[in-house]
Formats: sequence, structure tokens, C-alpha cells
Amino acid sequence: MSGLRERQKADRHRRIIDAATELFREAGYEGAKIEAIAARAEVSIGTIYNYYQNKGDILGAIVSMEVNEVLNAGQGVVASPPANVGDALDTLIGIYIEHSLNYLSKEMWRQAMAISTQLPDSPFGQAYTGLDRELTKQISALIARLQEIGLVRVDIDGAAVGELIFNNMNMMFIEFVKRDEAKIPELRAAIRRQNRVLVAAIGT
Amino acid sequence: MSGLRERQKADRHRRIIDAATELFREAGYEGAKIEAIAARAEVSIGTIYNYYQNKGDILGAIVSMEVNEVLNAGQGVVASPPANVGDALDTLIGIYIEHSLNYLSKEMWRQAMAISTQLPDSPFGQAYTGLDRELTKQISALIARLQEIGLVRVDIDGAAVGELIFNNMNMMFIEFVKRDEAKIPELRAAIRRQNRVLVAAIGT
DNA sequence: AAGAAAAGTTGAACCAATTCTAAAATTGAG
DNA sequence: CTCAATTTTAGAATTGGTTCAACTTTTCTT
Repeated sequence: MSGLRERQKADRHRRIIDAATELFREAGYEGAKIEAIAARAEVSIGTIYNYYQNKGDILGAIVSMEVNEVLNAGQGVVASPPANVGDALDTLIGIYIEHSLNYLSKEMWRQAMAISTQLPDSPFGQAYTGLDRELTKQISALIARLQEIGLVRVDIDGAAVGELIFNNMNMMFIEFVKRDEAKIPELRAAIRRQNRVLVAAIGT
Repeated sequence: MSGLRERQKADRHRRIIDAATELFREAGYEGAKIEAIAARAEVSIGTIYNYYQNKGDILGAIVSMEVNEVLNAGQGVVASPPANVGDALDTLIGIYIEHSLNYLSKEMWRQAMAISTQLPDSPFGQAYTGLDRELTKQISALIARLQEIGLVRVDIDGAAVGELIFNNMNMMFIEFVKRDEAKIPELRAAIRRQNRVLVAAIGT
């Protein structure tokens, strides 16, 4: 099962992703020519297209890794949230936002988001939509957890509130990556302010 | 001031927009080649690039017209809203959504949204961000109006609630245009459901 | 271990957006 | 009216992502 071909394939995948990650950061998404990625990965252009349907999918693979890390980090908060609705939400959202620029620059985020709406049916488009859904579910799970603990009224529609909070956060994040000078603390403060009405309404 | 040159310029602008609108609808954004738009507008390729920085800006001009119409239609609701918070919001949002596919196909919306995040500093990118801001302000204005009438508590942060509602609606609209089979009534119902908690919380 | 089949690799050719440049048209000063 | 300055045009050249047909390498079979 683990013949030479398998190992070579895995190795090429890694080399392509590594080369692309470096070049995207060095030259930006547009600036990173496929030819250059191929050269740095020591692979031909054709091989890249054998592994990824298009340039966007290469970026997509990088984005997916990052979002999966964030989802993982979020699990901890859902499992044992701060004992206060506002703080619980702020902590989870904080994890998302603070991790977001670890591997990806704002420009990479912009491109990734653009591609996911431009080509919703491409491999990456579908993966991105799936990741958004996972994040929404995680926020809803936090609300459900808070309902169990007795911090949130059990008669509120947790799924709907989770969607509302995620959609607002996501839109704010989109505006955030669109402005290079926008700063993380301001983003978090703005989202906290927007959530305040909601937090007051759903808390016990 | 209104010499031959002025009139020709206005005429060419119109011809380019008309040709592009037709071709975008017939062949989709990607399928509408600049060469074909130029031919139908009876203008050269160079001329198109003299009038618009890039293909996206042509689409941008069309989108801007559409959104401005929607903003206009929304004014009526803000001026005399239905006598009930839930209905007021639903009516305004309904106007936005129902108008949205008048001139633009889902594919055109996808492209327009993608371009606005990909190139936030291009003429169209800035215009699009501005239009989003206008829509947010209009929703906030509706909340303020409802506060005046006494339907919404005066102690809630109307601007924050307006942003929350717009951002959620906009995100839902993005998901809506990403799925060709998604239908308007379902979209409206989902947004109504999400807004319900909020409506209950801010109503008097 | 040889030969055939399967799987993967390569890079030159293709295509469409965008840029560039020389030619043509319009304007206004004298 | 004329012509130099300025704007606009046309379309050829450039550019970079993507495709494709020929070539290699690996695996399988006996």
C-alpha cells in the first residue's frame, strides 16, 4: 500500500504547498506565479495542475489547514466556557480572530474569500462553505452548552442565534481583511458591541 | 461644455454598459469576452479600458445602479414602516431581496462580490463597500424610526442592531447567490427566523 | 526478470485580460 | 481658417493561468 509512488505523491504535495505558502507570503497571491511555485517545488507546471485543479485550490489547501486549527482550538472553549455569556462568546470569537493571521496574510484571506464566492462548486469553494458551517455549528454548540449550564434561557432558538452571531462576525472579518490598516482589537471591540444586545436578551 | 466630444463620451459609456449587460446575462461574466463587448458596443478594446479600469469595473457600474435602486425603494419603508417591529424589518429586507435579481443574475452577484473583496481599493471595490454602508445605515435608520414611534425600546443601541441585522442578511444573501437552486422565499424565512430573537429583545 | 499496462510527469501551445504605441480626431488659440 | 496640443482610438504585443499530447516511471503479471 505504501509503495514508492505513494511516497512520491505525498512528497510532491508537501513540496507544492510549502513552495506556495512561501511565495504567497513573499509576493502575494497574484504575485506568486504558478511557474515560480513549480520551480521552487521542483516540479513541472503540469504536475501542479495534476494535484490541484487551479491556483485557487492551492491557496484553499492552506486556508483549510488554518481553519481546522482554529476549530480545534475552539473546542476547548465550548467544553468549558467562561461563566458568563458575554465572556464566553468573546473568548470563542477571540480565538477565531487571534489565530486568523498566523499563517495567512490579509491578502491571502481576501483571495480565498473571493474564490469561494466566485467558484462555489470548485473543491475549495465547497470546502470553504463547509468550514463556515462548522464554525457556525461550534458557536451554536457553545450556546447550547450555556443553556445546559443555565446561563442562557432554554426557550431561545440556539441554532438561529448561533447563525446570527457567526454571520455578523464573518462579515466583520471580511471588512477587516479588506482594510489593511484595520486592527484586531478594534475588530473585537466592534463585535462585542454588536453582540451586547443579543447577550442581554438571551442571558438568564 | 457640451461639445461633440462630451456627447460621444456619454454615448460610448452607455453603449458599453448596454452591451456588457446583455452579454453578461447571455453568456455569464466569464463567458462575456471583452472583445465581444467591444464589438457589440461598436468600440475598440482600448476604448473600453479607457473608460473602465478592468472588466470588473464594468460589472461594478451595473451593480451600483441596481443597489441604488434598491436603496431608493427602501426609503419608503423607513419613512412609513409597518406598525410592528418584525414586519417592518421583514418588509425592508424583503425589498432588498426581491429587487436583487431584477438586473443581475446570481452569477453576476457572485462575481461582483468576489471582485469587491479581491480588489477592495479598486473603484468598484470602494463603491461596493460604500453601498454596503448605505444599506446598513438604512436599516439603522429604520430602527431609529421605530424608536421614535415607540415600537422599539429607546435604550437599545440602534446602530449596533442595524449592523448586526445587515451583516447577517448580507451573509445569508452571499450563501444564497452561491447556490443556484436556493430560492427567495426560503432565504426570507431563514432571515426572519434569525431576526426573531432580536425582534423580541428590542421591541417594547 | 521481461514486457505490458497503468499512472504520473512534462513543457510547449493556447486563450483571454490587460498594456502599449502609433495613428486619428477634436479642440481652442491666434 | 489653420495647426499644435490634447484626447481618444485601434489593434498588436504581452502576460500568466490552464490544457493537452507525448514521454517516463512505477507497478503488475507471469
